[in-house]
This record gives sequence, C-alpha cells and structure tokens, in this order.
Amino acid sequence: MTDSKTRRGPRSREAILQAASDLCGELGYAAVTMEAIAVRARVGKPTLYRWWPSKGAVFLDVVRDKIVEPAIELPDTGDIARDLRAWIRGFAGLFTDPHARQLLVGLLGAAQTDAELAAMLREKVQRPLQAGNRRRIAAAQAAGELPAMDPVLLEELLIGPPWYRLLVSGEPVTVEYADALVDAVLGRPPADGRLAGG
Amino acid sequence: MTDSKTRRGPRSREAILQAASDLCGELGYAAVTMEAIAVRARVGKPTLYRWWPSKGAVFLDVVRDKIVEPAIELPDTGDIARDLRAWIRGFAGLFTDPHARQLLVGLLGAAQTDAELAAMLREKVQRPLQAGNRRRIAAAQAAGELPAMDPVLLEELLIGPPWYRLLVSGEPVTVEYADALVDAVLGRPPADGRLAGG
DNA sequence: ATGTCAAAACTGAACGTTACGTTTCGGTAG
DNA sequence: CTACCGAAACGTAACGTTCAGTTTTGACAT
Repeated sequence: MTDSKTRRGPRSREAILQAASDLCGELGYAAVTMEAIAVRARVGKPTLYRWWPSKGAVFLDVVRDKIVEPAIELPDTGDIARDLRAWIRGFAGLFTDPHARQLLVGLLGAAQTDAELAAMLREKVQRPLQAGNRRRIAAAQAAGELPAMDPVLLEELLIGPPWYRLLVSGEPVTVEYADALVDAVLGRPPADGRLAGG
Repeated sequence: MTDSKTRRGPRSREAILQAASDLCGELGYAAVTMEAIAVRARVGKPTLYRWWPSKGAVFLDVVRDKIVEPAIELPDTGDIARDLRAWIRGFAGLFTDPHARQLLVGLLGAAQTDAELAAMLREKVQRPLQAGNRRRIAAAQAAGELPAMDPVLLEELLIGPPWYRLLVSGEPVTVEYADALVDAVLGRPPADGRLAGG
C-alpha cells in the first residue's frame, strides 16, 4: 500500500538534506526552521512537507545518510577486542565532531518530545544495526572471548556511557575514554596500571 | 550579590510548579505552554517570566523539587554492593514511573537544544550529587570492595546504561535490569546462572 | 496595637513577532 | 493539455513584552 515501484522520491532530496545539514552547522539545530530549509534548497514548502512531516524527520534522514551508516557498525575482523575498540572509538569520533554532535544531540532531543520521530529513529537507524551487533557479541561470548552475560547488557555497558556523556553529563567522549571503557568491560586492568591492586 | 535578605521569591512558587507538573501529566511535556502554566496557577504571564526564563527552567525546578532530590542519591549503609543496588534501583523506579519519565525525558530533551538550560541542569542537579557519589565509590575501591578503575568510569558504567535506555533505546528499565547491571559491574555471575559456562 | 501610606509586585489583557502547516496562484516541462 | 512545482499568502498558535489597574507588603505615625 504505502508505495512500491512507481513512487518517485522527492526530486531534490539531496539538496534538501544538504541544506538542512548546512543550516544546522551554521545556526545550530534549534534555530533551523522548515522555512529556512525550503528556501536554502530552492524548494517549495509544500514539497518539503510532502515528503517529511517535520523538521525532525528531515534530520533523521540527514543523520542516517551522512552520519550513522558510515560510522557506527561493529566491525568483524575476527579479533573481538580490536573490533569493540574500533566500534566505541567510532562513537567517540562521532560524539566529538562538532557538526555530527549538533545533529545527533538535536535529533535525539527532538525525539524526546515527538513519539512519532522516536519510533522512526528506532526503526530506521537503531534496529538495523542492533541485530548484527548482538549476534557478533553473542558469538564471541560463545567462543569464550567475552565475559558471560546477557549480550544486550554487554552492548549497553559499552555504548551506554558514551551516550550518557553526550546527552546528560556533557563530558567529552575522547578516544582515551573509549579505550578505557572497552578495557573495563573486558575486565582488563587500567592501561596505566593505576589502582592495579584493587 | 544576587540577593540576600529581604528578597522575596515568587509568591506562588508552589502553585506554579504544581501546575506545570500536573499539566505535564495531563498533556505531555511538549504540549505544555507557559501560557497554560500561568492560567492553571492563577498567575500572570509576566510573573512567570519574571522568575523563570523558559518552560525548561520551570521544569528544572519541578524535577529538582519533586523527583531528583528525594530519589537519586547513593546511600551509605556501609555495604557498598547493597548501596549500589539500591541506588540503581532508584533510577529504575524513576525511569519506570510514567509521570517522572515524562518530566525527565522532556526536560532532558529541551536541554539538548538550550545550552542555558543544560548548564543549569548540570549545576543545580547533577553536580551536587556527583561529588558525594564519587567519593563514596572511591572509598569503597580503596577498601577493595569494588573493581579498580577510574571512579568516574565506574559510576558511568552503572548509570550510563539506564540513561541510554531512557533517552535512546526506549527499552524499559526494570528492577531486574538494575540488579543485573550492578552484578555485571561488580563482576558477579548472572543471578540466574544463565550463560555461566561462557 | 492600630491606622495610614507609598512602593513593590501582582493579575489580566492586549500587542507585535515568529514559525507553523495549509491553500492558492502562476509558470513550466513533458 | 495536463500535471507538477515553486513562490507567495493565509490562518493559527505560542512566544515574550508592555500596559493599565489592583492587591499586598512593610514602615511609620498615632
């Protein structure tokens, strides 16, 4: 029903997403309006609303296309420790880049008061990544390479703290933090040997 | 400097915070407006803006008075494992209660696009709690009761995942989840013995 | 203690502004 | 000719401020 073949997407999808992304970099997420996106993209407002029901929906696609898909997937080189480290470092890089940070924080903030948007965010961005990640973690656990616990919990021990820093505490998510986090969850001693006797 | 003795606060602070809290429960955070708060509290709009610069600022005080202070402090009974469990269970209870959830999620969402509000949130709510918690964790580590790692990281391993569930994944934060989380961070085996073989 | 008074702060209404989401109109391309 | 699209205009809603007119407050005089 929704649409299958002959449906043509918005003619200037790229221009619109680029305009939104640029405006967010220039003004910050909150100050971007649908009107401004339309003007910048040389598109009529009705066209914009035809394909995206809200500003949040536009930025959902911006984030999906330009941010998440290239950057946030648990790799699989066979060495789980290395892969987890690379994965969490990916979050760190994303959460540190000012532009990506603006986009993510603004979008997540909007999703907190827009259930529609939150649902789309989970379905279109989160869920597709989740399945693969958890399978990979469970396999490594079965091979005895990771601590035995609910794979979901293990995943959240790794990505929860960076998200917490991004959305709650505002502390920076550095590469060093990412590495310390992975080491802690893998049960390794702190890299600098501090408190080794505990 | 700000004011010392004869400064009188808003005459009907209680009525205003109560009105905001009630409206949030009835309509959801996003649908609450400053106008509606003023009407409900039988207060003029100028008075409202006189004491709170924005809707977010009002809800910051709501959350601080009614939610956070009574519920989110790491207790100190001498048994650190028990205390951590009670602490994280407190988060679970808060994140599960629909009213508290509305308030917290709405406020945090607004803080993502309002730097002023985010700063107040950290200063007035987060920072006061943080210091005590970290001291308590560090002391327990010194006594060998907790794994040796940066106390900040240990704290974030415990509260990061619940916040992640609240603000990102939307998964429920149950008491069982809280307990499993504490057990995992303390290095205990899963309570139900599942996956015990690794 | 009680009555009086000026200053402060309040309520309620109205205002201009801004962005929303929709509708209408005129031009263009197939 | 027809269908679509950009531009402009529209009504709605909430913003944050301004303006009377009224009530509360604390000080002082009786």
